[in-house]
Amino acid sequence: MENLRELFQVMTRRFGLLNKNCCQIGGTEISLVQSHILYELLRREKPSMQQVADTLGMDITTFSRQIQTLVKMELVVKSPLPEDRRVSQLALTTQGKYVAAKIDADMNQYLNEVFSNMSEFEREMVIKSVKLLNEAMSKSTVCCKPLI
Amino acid sequence: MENLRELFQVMTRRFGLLNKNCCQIGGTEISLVQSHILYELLRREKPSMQQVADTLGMDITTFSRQIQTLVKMELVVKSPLPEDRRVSQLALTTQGKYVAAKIDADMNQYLNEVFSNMSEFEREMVIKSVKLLNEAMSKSTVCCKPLI
DNA sequence: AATAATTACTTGCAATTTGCAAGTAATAAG
DNA sequence: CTTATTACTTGCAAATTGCAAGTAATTATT
Repeated sequence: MENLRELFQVMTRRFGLLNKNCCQIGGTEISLVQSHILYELLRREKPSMQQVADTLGMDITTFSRQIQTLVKMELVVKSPLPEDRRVSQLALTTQGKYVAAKIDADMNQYLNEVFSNMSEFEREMVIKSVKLLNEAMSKSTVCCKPLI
Repeated sequence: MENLRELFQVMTRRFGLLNKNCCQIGGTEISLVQSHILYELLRREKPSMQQVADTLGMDITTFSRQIQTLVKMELVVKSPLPEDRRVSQLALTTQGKYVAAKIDADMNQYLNEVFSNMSEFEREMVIKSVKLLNEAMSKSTVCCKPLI
């Protein structure tokens, strides 16, 4: 049997580095954690704090403080949900949307560069595989439960 | 064109969670960073600090302190290289080897569980794809340069 | 051979990040 | 109307980070 861990350890380490580099947009410096939050907010319609924190597998207190920072940076706005004012709805500001989209574009560019080292056939296979992997992980009982 | 980032963002997030869970062996609690260090030391013959730090893309000062912690935990030993005493050779203690091997085994078990949700054919394809991905990333100019 | 430069690492901060425990305020349940 | 419960926020205290500035060993230069 293959050493699966070996393969994945190296892969995730590389993606970690990729993410590390990706996150300085103009004047604003975005941490890895913040980029994950922005990523979620770009894709969702006014989610609550708890929802996003759960999706990202983050402690709610850590998340709360990260959101405070993003609000100060004027990338995110919080507004109380009218029908339940305990809940804060999260949304990106115009600036926030811009930053999130920019990170997205940068990451896609990096990934395309990576994929340019493959044949069309290989590219298709890898993409299909990552999808499969995501599905398999979402079914797994040992990990990744809070995710999507 | 696919949104590559979407695929990989979710995948890496999941692996992050996987790694988070994996690292408590008996009494000893191992952080994610420490598990990456142990992983490298298990595979290498007496590397220097700088070598491992570079491989992991870590700042040498951060690395130095992490090693100090691992030495205190009696998982790692440092010994000066005879022909150049500025250099510290790193090695796992017996306990360190045990812990590193245990994490390896746990991670492999988790991964096997994930893979059990796939057909034999899919499994082969995914493994081949991850290998391809690793190769492609190692050729990329934008990321992952210090690695392996 | 004496001095300077370089290398391999170590410490001193100071900023950031983390999570648990303990709060507050709003809503739901009894 | 009192008592949960929920959704979040703050108070620590510990851990992690990286830059700047060290030390000590080796190499290069004069």
